[in-house]
Amino acid sequence: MNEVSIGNAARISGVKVPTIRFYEEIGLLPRPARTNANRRLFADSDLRRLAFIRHCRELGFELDAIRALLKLQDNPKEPCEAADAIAKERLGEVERRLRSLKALQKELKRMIDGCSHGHVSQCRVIEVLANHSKCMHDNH
Amino acid sequence: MNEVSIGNAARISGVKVPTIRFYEEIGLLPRPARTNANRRLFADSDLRRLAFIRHCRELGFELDAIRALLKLQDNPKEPCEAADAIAKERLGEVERRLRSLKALQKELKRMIDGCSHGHVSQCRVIEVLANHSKCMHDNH
DNA sequence: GTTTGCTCCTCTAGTTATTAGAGCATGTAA
DNA sequence: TTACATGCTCTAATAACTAGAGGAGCAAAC
Repeated sequence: MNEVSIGNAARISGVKVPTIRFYEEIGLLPRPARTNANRRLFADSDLRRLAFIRHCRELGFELDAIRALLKLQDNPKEPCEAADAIAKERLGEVERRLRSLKALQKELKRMIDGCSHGHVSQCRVIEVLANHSKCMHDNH
Repeated sequence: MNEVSIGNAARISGVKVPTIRFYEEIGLLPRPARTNANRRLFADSDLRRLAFIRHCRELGFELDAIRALLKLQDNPKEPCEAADAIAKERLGEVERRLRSLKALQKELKRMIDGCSHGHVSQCRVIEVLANHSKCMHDNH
């Protein structure tokens, strides 16, 4: 079980050094062993856990959701409905964001097209944003 | 110019009461008039400004970008290239986010489809998150 | 053998955009 | 007049880090 320093753990896992310490502090990562000189030594299991966390973060999971997933991972006899539910919730959120970002993209494009490159008084960028009734997407 | 209380301003603009006070504090909103009893009175122009800010926030603009837009709005003799540039920058950001959210949506769907609703030990949701090699999108 | 430079340690404070709460004053309706 | 809502200021919390101060340890070059 080759143990590595925090810098190497960071390089291997892709999680930055201060972030690793932060994860330890908030209990997402178990407190690692230390050298005589009080330096952290990370085992393979820690590196896997870090990779898991990083991957989850990339997918937009919040730390609380990740904490829940890790708890499930730590006792694998549990039924997986909870993990499924967390992923589904994520998916719902992602799809909501996708919808509003698409509306936004449309509006920004329209704004940029509409801008006659004159002065602000005729510039639709501000007009559209200031005047709610000119807004194209209807979810608000 | 009918003036309204902060609560009504919140109801009309859709910006929450503490948030309105916060915007005032950071100088995004001018200090409003006060009653004898030291209560804020918001004029129509304030309400429009709040709607503008809220709308910008919904569109994903950061407060600094909004501050820049408001500054342009406040002196409309300026050319609108700056506002145009801000909108274009935003559009780029939005399109980047759209791309990564779409990839994410795909992966989450795959994870959820793969979940056999058994125990955590066979749950693909966790498995996929733990095992990088099973990850479909290749941007990391 | 010591100096250079990198990595590590802890601790505190900063970031963004709010939100929450304490403790008190004021306005409105029954 | 007695509730109860709404307002005020101030401080502190939230998420998820990031940055910096001030100091110690380690490896290699000179």
